[in-house]
Amino acid sequence: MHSHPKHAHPHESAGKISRGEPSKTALENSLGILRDLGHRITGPRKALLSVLTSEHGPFTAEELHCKLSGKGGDPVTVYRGLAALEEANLVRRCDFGDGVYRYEYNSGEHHHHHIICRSCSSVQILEVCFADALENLVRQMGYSNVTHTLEIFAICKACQKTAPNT
Amino acid sequence: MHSHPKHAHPHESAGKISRGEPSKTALENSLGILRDLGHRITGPRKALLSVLTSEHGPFTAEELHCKLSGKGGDPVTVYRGLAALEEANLVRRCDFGDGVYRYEYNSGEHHHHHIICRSCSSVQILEVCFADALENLVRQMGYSNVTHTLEIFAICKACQKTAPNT
DNA sequence: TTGTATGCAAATGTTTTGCAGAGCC
DNA sequence: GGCTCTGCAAAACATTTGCATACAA
Repeated sequence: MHSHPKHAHPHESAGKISRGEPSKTALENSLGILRDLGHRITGPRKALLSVLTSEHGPFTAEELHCKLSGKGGDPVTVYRGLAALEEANLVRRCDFGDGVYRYEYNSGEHHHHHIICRSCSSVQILEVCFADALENLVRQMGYSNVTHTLEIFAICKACQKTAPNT
Repeated sequence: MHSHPKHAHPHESAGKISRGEPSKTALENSLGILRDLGHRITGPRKALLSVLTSEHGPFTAEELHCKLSGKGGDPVTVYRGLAALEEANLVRRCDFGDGVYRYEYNSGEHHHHHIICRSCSSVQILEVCFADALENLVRQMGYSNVTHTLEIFAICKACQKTAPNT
């Protein structure tokens, strides 16, 4: 991996964002937002957003490329599409510390975290977040624009039965 | 970056570890632990641990290699030394989401987190951790061996003056 | 028609691995 | 002396970039 100038610090400027008329689908709203930002709506991007809005992930770039086989074109196109989506705040990039980035659709409503099974790598969403108090503390220390990343690693129930002492 | 089989999930089996007689220095104790695990005490490793125990980092492999110029040998040796230290739980690897891993000495006593300035990349240690409650919740959900990573990103005081709207 | 997105190829940069020789215990 | 660690070279791998072409607006 190299320098990631635009990605150096997760969650930057993330937050609640309006997704337009609630009668529209997440896909339609997202395409609208992308268009309003001056981006073009192409086949590969529509396919990419379609997967991201229907399945919640998070997915690696490679996984996304596989899911799009044919429709999504080149892996490079997936990377560039994801970069555009992240810049538009439609996608959030997460880092499970294994050297591969993962991407998930940013509904703009709930700030959540992940419970990742160390054994089977399954991911469960955790809606609760206790870190807000921590952010407030950091603000009191004089910092601004405070955000955070929090990932939880554990052994899930199923894997405990399979390999109890992992 | 590639697959990191031994590193896929941070903080695994981390925890309070005894560092031997308190009269000895962190360096001496660490070398003892390493020796007891069947590792050999070599110049490069002594130099590496010496830096890690005296300055608290976290440092990238490249930074460590620079600090050791001459003494530390090849960058590969630094990587291998760090891997041994991490396996021995003497070093903790952290991931700031910028594509480079950082390493810091694990005193074994305090579990802490980092406040990373998005602008100048300075790192401040934050001793408080609110995530213990979160870990308990996750345990109640049926998970075992629960650990977590938490990194805080913000703009530090100094940088707020320089570029107020970053 | 004009500028953005795509696709291929190639580069980048971090981390890992293979192997012969050096060094610790 | 046996087994580990080192050093060099080379590989592995995710991600980024350059450039000519295709395509949305």
